[in-house]
Amino acid sequence: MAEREELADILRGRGLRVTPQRLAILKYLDGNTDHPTAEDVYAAVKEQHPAMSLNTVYKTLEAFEEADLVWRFGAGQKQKSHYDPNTTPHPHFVCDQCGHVDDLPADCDTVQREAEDLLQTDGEMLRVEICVVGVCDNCTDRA
Amino acid sequence: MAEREELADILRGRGLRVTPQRLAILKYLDGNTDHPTAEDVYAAVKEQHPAMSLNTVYKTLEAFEEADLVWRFGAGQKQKSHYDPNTTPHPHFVCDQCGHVDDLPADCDTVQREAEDLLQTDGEMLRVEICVVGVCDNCTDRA
DNA sequence: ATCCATGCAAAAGATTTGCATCTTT
DNA sequence: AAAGATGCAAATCTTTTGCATGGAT
Repeated sequence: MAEREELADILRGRGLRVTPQRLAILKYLDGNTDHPTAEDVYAAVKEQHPAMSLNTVYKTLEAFEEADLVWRFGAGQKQKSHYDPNTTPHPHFVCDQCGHVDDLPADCDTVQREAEDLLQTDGEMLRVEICVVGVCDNCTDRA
Repeated sequence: MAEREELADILRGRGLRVTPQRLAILKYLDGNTDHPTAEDVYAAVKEQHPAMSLNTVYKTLEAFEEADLVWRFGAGQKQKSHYDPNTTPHPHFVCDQCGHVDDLPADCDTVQREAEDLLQTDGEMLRVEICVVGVCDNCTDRA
């Protein structure tokens, strides 16, 4: 759990201005493994910052994404974006029914390397998103 | 390129009713490697079937998806769904700038197996979506 | 003082839903 | 005849844009 001043330094280090809103969003995201949507972030952060607007959350997450502080990804075929402060390559498990996202403790190096090899002729690689779609235990039990 | 009667048989075989609209959409999708969006399908099919509605395209694609005739996936962070009649596990390359989707001739077996192993405790696996995000040659040249 | 972030409202884009009417089976 | 598909319109949901104000550098 980073201190307020540490969080501010993270922002400064990426060339981002420091504002209370950004600090609050970064604090919520720091170490978070819930893969929240923009709406999730909004709901969580609004408790401390009632004046926060959803739009600011979107703008801030966009800035964070460009600064590589978070990764944005679409989970399954659902049309919501999720945000992940863990920018180390790792696969996700997405439940097809409830949309819940989990990290998978898998080794991505093989795929990562394979993809790099393949792309020598196909363009420049930015990242590999691996999304294992299935049905989570909760939803299996409920069926 | 399958004949009209073959296409009808494919539909019947999956328990789907045969209609001119479904035949047209299936025909367009058959062997298609363009990863079209619903809008793309609509535009293409409308030439022969001017009365076709976008809604029917959505409904039909949904039915096809449930019948495992196509896979639906979100490309990158764009909020559009793409449809792929190739339901054999294979990775996609998505251009971060223009959104263009290509198939990658990669071997997915390793990831596939890895994912299966991992999920023994985490739920039931349906499919693995591998999406290599990057910048395609076109967009690289343009920069 | 300048540049950028914020908040509000409206807009845009993709997909879904409700419903009446036709088609398949 | 019954069940399901189609087309149209309206609704929904997520995300983006425009613009005036306020805050950070």
